[in-house]
Amino acid sequence: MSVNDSTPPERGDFIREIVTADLKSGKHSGVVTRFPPEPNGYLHIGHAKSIALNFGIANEFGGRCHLRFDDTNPIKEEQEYVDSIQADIRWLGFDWGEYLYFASDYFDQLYEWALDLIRAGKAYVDDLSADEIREHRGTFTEPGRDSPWRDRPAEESLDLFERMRSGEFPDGTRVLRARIDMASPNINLRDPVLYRIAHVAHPRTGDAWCIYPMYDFAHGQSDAIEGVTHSICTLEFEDHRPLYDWLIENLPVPSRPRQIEFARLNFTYTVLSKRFLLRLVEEGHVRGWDDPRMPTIAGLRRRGFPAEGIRDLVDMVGVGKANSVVEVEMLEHAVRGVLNRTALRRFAVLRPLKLVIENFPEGQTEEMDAVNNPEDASAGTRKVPFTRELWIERDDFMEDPPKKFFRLAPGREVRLRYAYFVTCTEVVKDANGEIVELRCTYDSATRGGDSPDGRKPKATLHWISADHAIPAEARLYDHLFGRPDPGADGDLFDDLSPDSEEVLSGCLVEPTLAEVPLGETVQFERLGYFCPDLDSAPGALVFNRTLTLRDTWARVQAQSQKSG
RNA sequence: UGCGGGGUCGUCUAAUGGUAGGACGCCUGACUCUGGAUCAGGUGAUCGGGGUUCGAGUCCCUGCCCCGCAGCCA
Repeated sequence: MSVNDSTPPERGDFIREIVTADLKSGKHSGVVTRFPPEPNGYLHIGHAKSIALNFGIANEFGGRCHLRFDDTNPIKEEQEYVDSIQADIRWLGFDWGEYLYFASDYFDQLYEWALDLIRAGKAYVDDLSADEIREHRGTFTEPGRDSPWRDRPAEESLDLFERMRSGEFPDGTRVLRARIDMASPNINLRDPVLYRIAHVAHPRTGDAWCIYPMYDFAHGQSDAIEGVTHSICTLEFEDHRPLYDWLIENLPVPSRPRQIEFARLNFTYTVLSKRFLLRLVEEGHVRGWDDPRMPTIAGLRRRGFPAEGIRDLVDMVGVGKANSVVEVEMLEHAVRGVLNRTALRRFAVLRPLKLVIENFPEGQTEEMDAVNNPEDASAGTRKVPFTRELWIERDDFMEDPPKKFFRLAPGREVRLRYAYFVTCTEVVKDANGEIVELRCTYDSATRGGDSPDGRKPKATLHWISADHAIPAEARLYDHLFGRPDPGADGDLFDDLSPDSEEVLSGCLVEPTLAEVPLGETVQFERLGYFCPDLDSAPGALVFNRTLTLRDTWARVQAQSQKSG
């Protein structure tokens, strides 16, 4: 495991307490966990919690964590997902080493065990249709009824099951069911289906099988085969635990794993549902599984979120059994924490406004020293060219500023970061009254950004030399949904935010920004964190906004708008 | 309605019968060549009702609310 080689915690969440107790009591001499994704979609931030938990626990206790694909339903599963899942886990910083498995690796063994169950009178082939089985299952308040085929001789079931396997029957005509208790208050124990017929090629086993085990018949046995000690899953499987245990007890499995359930991770302004995410992709609401607005690991990566921030978030929210919705701000806080420490600072102007320094010599270029990362001296400095004509941010000027606006305004002096103090002397407008240019003067005594007389402007602005600016596109991202609880009173699609992506062309960035490698996130000073997008190319730069900086001014504005 | 879970600041979480703590958010202030970062302070919670106990978020009884389960999905 590559992340955090640490010692077992004194006291952790309830799962780590169980593991600690099992080790102390001698029930287990080592820890084996597993992360068991179904390859029917991309991994999302919710999976990150399970991944960090399983790999984290194995790591802390000196055990191992298997990656096992739960590929028992070829109708929904694809190789593309097998590949993306592995890439995403690695990117998150975890490593399963040699322990890569597939539930389909165990199809032969599972089939043998099914035969054992039939011989022991604990399973039978049922000829009922899916509808009939549903009818016989009963309801929450009424017990189920036995299938007429429940008591057929084991030899007959054996024969039928073998013929199911050999492809003799069409899909849906027969199933193998466990014989447990049709009157059980736990519906999962009312003779659950163990095998179904599906004449579908499997991504790994091809045409070898036309019957496939259900989740319940595959999962626990796979755990047992691999020697998994603690099988950690989410709350909705709590009802399945009695069945999990029943199968372990009634089959000659080589070990006895224990299932432990925890509450999955959810966020405000977010939906983590594979089938919904699939629809977003298929219906073209987003740019793909890795759209920067998607809560998928691939999306967060493309958005510029560092893996470390995601791991930090998981540590922050903890592990429990109470359903919870974490405010997405906590994720953003974790990400900003990492980025603030690591991201290089750069200048970029998203909405340019021309600024001309009338008393600065034409044709002259000065090289200004700019700090790459004030949080990390080892990141060094760089030179940024300064000339008579500059671009500044439109938002940094107001002709008629309100009281709390500290930036540039007519007659006001501000600092151009790492350069000079400038004072606005004139506002140039076009025929429509639109501001097209600012005329300024500069104080040559303030070179580098400090005044010998101790003057302190209230604002410091970023800027780009017009002679050196490089054009770029910026894609500004915001929450995919316009409300914290999408779908709470209606269709999820109605809550999709029209402002989740804003594309800005005509942005101008400093020369060094032409060379940011894919996968690196930098800070555009005073604006936010940005990273080059997949679509970026030399001469056609595209940057994704990862997150804005915390913006006190925006808050002040919002407040005055509300009160005023 | 049967079964299985769960209810602690706005949100997430800790306290394992002994001062209800932390994180995020929010609000103040300090500092600042990013209205960033950082630092300091503040706001703010045990679902209700009974009981046991010197002492209850924790144990007991009772009520209420929330989530999951009736796929040949996982």
